Amino acid sequence: MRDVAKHAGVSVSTVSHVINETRHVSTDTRQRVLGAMDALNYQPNRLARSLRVKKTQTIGMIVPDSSNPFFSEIARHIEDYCFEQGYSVILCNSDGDLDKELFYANVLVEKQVDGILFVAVGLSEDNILKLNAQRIPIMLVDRQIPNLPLDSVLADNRRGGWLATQHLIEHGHKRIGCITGFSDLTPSSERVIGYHQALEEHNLGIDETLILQGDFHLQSGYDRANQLLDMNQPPTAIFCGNDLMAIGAMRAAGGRGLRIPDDIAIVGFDDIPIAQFTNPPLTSITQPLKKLGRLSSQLLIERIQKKDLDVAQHMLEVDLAIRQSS
Amino acid sequence: MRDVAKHAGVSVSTVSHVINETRHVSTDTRQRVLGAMDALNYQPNRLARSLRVKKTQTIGMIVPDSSNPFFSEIARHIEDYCFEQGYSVILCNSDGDLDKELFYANVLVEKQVDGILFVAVGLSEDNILKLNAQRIPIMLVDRQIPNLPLDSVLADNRRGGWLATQHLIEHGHKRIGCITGFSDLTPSSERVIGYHQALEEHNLGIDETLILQGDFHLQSGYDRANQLLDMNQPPTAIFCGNDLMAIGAMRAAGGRGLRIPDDIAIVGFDDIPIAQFTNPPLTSITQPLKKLGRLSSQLLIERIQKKDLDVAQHMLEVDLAIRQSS
DNA sequence: TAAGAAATCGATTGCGCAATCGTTTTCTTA
DNA sequence: TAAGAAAACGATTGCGCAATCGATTTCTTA
Repeated sequence: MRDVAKHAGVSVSTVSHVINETRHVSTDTRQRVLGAMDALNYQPNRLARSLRVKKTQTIGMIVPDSSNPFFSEIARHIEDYCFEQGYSVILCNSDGDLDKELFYANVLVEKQVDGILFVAVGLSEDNILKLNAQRIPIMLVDRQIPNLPLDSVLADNRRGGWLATQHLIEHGHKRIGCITGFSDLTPSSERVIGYHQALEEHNLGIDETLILQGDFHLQSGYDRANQLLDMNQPPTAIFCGNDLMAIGAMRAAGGRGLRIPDDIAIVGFDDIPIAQFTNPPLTSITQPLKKLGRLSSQLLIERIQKKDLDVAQHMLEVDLAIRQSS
Repeated sequence: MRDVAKHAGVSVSTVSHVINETRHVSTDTRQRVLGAMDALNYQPNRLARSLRVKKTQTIGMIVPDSSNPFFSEIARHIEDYCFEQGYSVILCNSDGDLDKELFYANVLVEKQVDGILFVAVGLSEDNILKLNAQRIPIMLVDRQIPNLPLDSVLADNRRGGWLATQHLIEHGHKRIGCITGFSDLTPSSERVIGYHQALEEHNLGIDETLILQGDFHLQSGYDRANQLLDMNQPPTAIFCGNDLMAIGAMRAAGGRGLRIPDDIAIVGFDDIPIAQFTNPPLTSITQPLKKLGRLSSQLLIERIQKKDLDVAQHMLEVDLAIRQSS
């Protein structure tokens, strides 16, 4: 910058003002400065700028696994919105590991990010509150912490579980298996609660042996479905905690020569893009992934820019996308 | 840091040395400093540190679309390795848009990232060389620029195309459709070249009407496959430029009541995780995605740390994973 | 015990920039 | 044409830190 100033015969101040358009500069000098910048191939150092203005135009995003289509879809929309707003995003994968989540959060804070998006993290309330106390804007995505003064955006998972199960019941299914995700994650447990509710409303007893825990990955859907189908009295339908496990389950059925939905109906959750293209196409619960990603980053950025905003918890509606797997 | 120093009754220098373990400090003072850091809840400011040491421990990663399983898988492995090495990664989605790629590259440079990973970017040689001239370490992933002094890691796409086509020929197919990706991307065009070569080696003429261009997404696989199957003399097998399009193609076949592989054989490319769980499981060309991600980030970080390294282009082997779709 | 060696610590500078508090020049208008 | 208003620019400081150069204190050992 000093070089540019010298080359243009002005002060550093003026160069700064030309760059940031922060006060009027005569056309003549501005041209000279711009010319010097060009001639010297000057690249502003945003690091120094950030140190000075205490803003990095960077946000951190912690997700369990960015290679999981559900998260990668959300992450994509988040990145999109941030780009539009002039923010960069630092990607952090936690694998659901609490230590890793905490470690990442600290790195982000030390790197002076302007805000952090926690997507489905399991961090304890204590830790989250500690972070919040650092006065760094925080946004919880797909995670619920009741009665806490924190912004959050999540989908109505309970209703999703209910919708899926209700749908299967309406089609005459009475023994409905359920492959859950990790029970300590609210979205996952909420889906199971919805499943319970629907069964109870129809006076169908809950058979605990029909509820198996998976890990949201393809393989576990495959394995758990095989377990269910190996039972003496196998279920006639399976509600899976997410689409990935549902796809695994469909393969398990396919591998046994079972026909979907005639022999076994399958319903997923998330409605990831691929759900429309499985054989047969997968009935699933549509989460507004785009809205989830965009709204959360939008709210975070708003909070960054205007500090005095009311805390709000946003619950997004889910929907049942009926396809041929049920 | 000044506060910590004051609280511990030492100089800022000593605090710095305690933090970075950059020179010996007596156990007593170290304890006092650590105590002060704890008492004051001190968080080092990595921004200031970076400004001083001219290293940000951050790398930029530009990918076309991080919600595409192929890229998200690579990106995940990149992030993993970088985490292990103490680097953060800034995620950039270019959508294959050259302007966006260039814009992102500039932002990354201004943010003083220590290096940039270009995953399948289409940036002109000029632009890439210009960036390289800025003395910022660059790594090309899944992109080839022959005769240029740049590090790169990519898979043997041509051989992959050959393997897939050869496999279909061996199974007696003579009319083999091909759904390509964008022809201006080397990985895509190389795959088609492999397809050509295999056909020629077996003296099977090349019917240009059997070669359709897609865009690497599910929908285009579905659409192009339907086009092929609508032909008077439809192909008996389809080689798809990537798994996503292959899954779209499988759905197109399924939608018509065609049986895979009896009525139509399908082969994909990439071997994304889901390929093992389609119905039937998808034959595909395995790219060493993990190796691709890890090796590229490893090499980049090595280049960052030791500047005098020979430039190298790494070509990774691909493999044919035979499953039931062919 | 003296004097050099080793251990331990501090004052200060500058990384590249934005912004505060100025100064100087040019324009108005009576 | 003088004097105030407005326009245009500059010197300097400090953001938080690492690192250089240096000072002081505490061992050693003959």
